[in-house]
Amino acid sequence: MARTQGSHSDITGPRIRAAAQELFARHGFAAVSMRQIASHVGLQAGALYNYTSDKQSLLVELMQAHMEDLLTAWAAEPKPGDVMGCLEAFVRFHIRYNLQRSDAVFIAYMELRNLTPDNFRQIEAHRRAYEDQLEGVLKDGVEQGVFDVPDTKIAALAVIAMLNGVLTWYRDSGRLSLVEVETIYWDMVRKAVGV
Amino acid sequence: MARTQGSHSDITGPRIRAAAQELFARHGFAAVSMRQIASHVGLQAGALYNYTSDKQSLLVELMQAHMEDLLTAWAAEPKPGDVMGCLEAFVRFHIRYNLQRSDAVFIAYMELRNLTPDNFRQIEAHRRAYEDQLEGVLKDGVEQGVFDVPDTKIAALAVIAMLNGVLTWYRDSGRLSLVEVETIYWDMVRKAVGV
DNA sequence: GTTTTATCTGAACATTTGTTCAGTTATTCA
DNA sequence: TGAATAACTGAACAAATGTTCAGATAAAAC
Repeated sequence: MARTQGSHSDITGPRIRAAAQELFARHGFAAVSMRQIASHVGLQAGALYNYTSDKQSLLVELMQAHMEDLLTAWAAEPKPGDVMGCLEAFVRFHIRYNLQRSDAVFIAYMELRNLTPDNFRQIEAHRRAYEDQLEGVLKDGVEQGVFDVPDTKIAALAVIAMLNGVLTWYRDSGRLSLVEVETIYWDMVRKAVGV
Repeated sequence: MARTQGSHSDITGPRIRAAAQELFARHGFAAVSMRQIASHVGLQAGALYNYTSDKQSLLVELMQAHMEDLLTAWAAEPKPGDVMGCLEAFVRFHIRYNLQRSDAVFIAYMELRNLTPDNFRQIEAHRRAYEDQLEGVLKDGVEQGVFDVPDTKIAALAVIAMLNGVLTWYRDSGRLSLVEVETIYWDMVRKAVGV
């Protein structure tokens, strides 16, 4: 048999990407087979090739979509007029946004080595663009005398690394709410870069 | 032919582990084959099984050795009498030690998902023991009124995550020396947890 | 109601995988 | 010198891999 019921093209594609994202995040790109992905969607492996040219493309598309969504979401985030408020907005946005798509974040950080050089450069450029957003806030703050860091680039990387750490331990069922976690990290970031 | 010259058992073992560590760190455990490891040492794949029972054991032994070395090295580190000095010692030690074995650190953080449950628990216990070392310093500091953090456990995780970020960008040939990097991070950590 | 098309199956392909093991050689021990 | 052993080769194994494609079937178009 073939098509079991209705037209599936517009729903099968997203389901494949969702299954791939979950499996890549859990087991790693190299450890997941096309047959496993297909099985999660209820397909045979061959059917995947109606939606992707090969396995690597599946990974690249997930990473690209994630990075672009991240940049778009931050651009759409309302920003206070003062740098201190901007930094707080970034911290809370980053924690909240990344926790809600931890699978995509894990992949974007762990599977860079499975990309071809071209694809790597593209994803890396996106990441740098995001880091530049934070560094811009820090630079403004330093100029205004609100922040004090010896190196805004390193400070930006340090802050992002610290915030990403939340992903390794946060659970929805844990003792702290999302907002409480945000506030704890915001306190530490504010003090770390403050005058 | 077989043995080409001299007795190799005591030198081949370490060379295999070194090759495995480098390849696992660069391409990921699942993406590296036993034949690649053997080829890096100048052996056939079958010869590896004189030194390891299987591929997973090779990974576990690397991770265990790394975590135990880390705990031993920190235990041997001289510690000042005051908590502030202790925290500084931890920050500088962590950056320096981890940068000097970035391959082992990468593996210990990225390949946890390739471990069997038993092995995972063992490595995780080691990691927690290391985190507890830092949390102990923070707790003492809070009691003495030298530090101010709402949650010592989260603060410890945040500090370690921030320090680990160095691994993703530091290069020996970069514009900053190791000591300069240590100092920049120590400044941020000190302010982040300070009163 | 017939033809066309989108969607999927199922089998096949050449490679590669981890692992085993009988045999081979260089070294060590008696 | 001869026997024993440590260290390795090279071939083999079944299983799994990414990918292709002819054919089957349901839905859509006419």
